[in-house]
Amino acid sequence: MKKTKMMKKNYEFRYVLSKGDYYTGKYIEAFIKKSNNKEKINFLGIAIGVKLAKAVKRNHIKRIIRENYQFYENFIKEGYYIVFLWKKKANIKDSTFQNIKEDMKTIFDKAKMIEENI
RNA sequence: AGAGUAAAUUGAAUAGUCGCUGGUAAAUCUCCGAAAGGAAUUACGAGAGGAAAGUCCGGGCUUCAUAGAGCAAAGAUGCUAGAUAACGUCUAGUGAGGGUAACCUUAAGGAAAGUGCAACAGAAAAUAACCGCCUUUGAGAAAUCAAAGGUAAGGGUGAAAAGGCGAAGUAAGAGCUCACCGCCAUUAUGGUGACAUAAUGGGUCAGUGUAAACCCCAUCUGAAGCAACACCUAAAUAGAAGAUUAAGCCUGCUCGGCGCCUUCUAACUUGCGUGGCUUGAGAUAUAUAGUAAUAUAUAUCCUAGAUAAAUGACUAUUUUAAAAGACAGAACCCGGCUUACAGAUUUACUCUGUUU
RNA sequence: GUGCUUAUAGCUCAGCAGGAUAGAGCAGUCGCCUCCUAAGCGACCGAUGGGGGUUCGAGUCCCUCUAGGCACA
Repeated sequence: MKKTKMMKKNYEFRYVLSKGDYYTGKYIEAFIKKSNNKEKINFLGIAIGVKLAKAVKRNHIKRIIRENYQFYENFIKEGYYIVFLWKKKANIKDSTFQNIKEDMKTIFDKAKMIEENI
């Protein structure tokens, strides 16, 4: 992921979750905020609630989301903070690659993140 | 064929594409950072479990304490012999209990060193008292009452009642006596031992249960933990020394003090990074010793090391009734214990039924 | 990761050194009182986290599992 940096700090997450715009899909939801930096880089954060599943399952979902994001990375606009969350009401067992791929497509469509050139 | 007991194994495989983590090598001197340091490119080969879990025991390792040893306190363990670095673990046995059996369970020292407790019920919960039974004497017309003595059978409650059952015996009774069973002691034999078997003797067989109640005896234990600990960088703090005045405060001025600047030292905290970190009571195979746990020897092998935390995604094929669907994810490392677990396989053995 | 600690009615707590029908307050239900409600009075309802063991007997003692809580950067 050459164009993207991972977010790690708590204050970064709080900034995006409070100021960002909210989009939702069937299984995942996203907060997106345009950044002030002029760098052509996106900041990605993924968070999954502690009570939903144990650490291994959570990491698995994180990996799947990151992998899907990698697929869309070249098609979306640059200079944004993006945070993905797992919906609390969704069943953990539905966390397959295909489901999340479709969800992410709908979210990026709603947010009009996909560049029109491609 | 059915039901069951014990022990052991397994916990999908192969190929391709794209990624993740760290390792080795090469090259570039490119990027990030205040610095320590980190990142990026290419190639090669590596990358979760039988329980990695619970954190219930034991050890290594590190720091602190300690001249050395002992006692006390506190805690743990508790049949015997062996194994082990050690253990509360394991192996083989003994006793007790359970099961038709294969087999299973067992914190199993001491109650006569002492203290406590045993609710309710019951005469009484450990000293043997009370009621009762019997004999004699006295009173009375009699029923009965009183006194003295002999007894422990009975007193039906309780989880538990002073060895059990029967006979003989007696005024009434009693291990008072006898047979059998149990109990205790001594001796002999077998066994390394726990213990077993046999014989002899004992009626002072007169001391119930509880120690996962206090306790006694024997054995063991210094304390804390990798968020330990060691090092590096920066900032702030304290102390010492130097330099003295460019700004500021106590105060209007002087002196003085604080502070500011530089250097050194110290311990703690915050943040960053590195080490600790994986070659070890190591794994596999074979042989020897031993019933076994295990030990010894030889050969071969090197097999995760993360830190917002790596094992994934997709495609194809194979095995399969069906294709990953059980429990579950390393965090310093080992030896155990305990608990969870879909499906599949192997070996040995027991009982029941049917047929020959 | 490491070290501790707790679990008793719907809620907050008692329960001594094993011997109870497990107690109190609030809450709930019914009744009395009142013109009605509140307050008050009376009655009722309802619990030892799960599983083993020791013991005649376990809420209490021991083991084990489960679920919470706390501390340490």
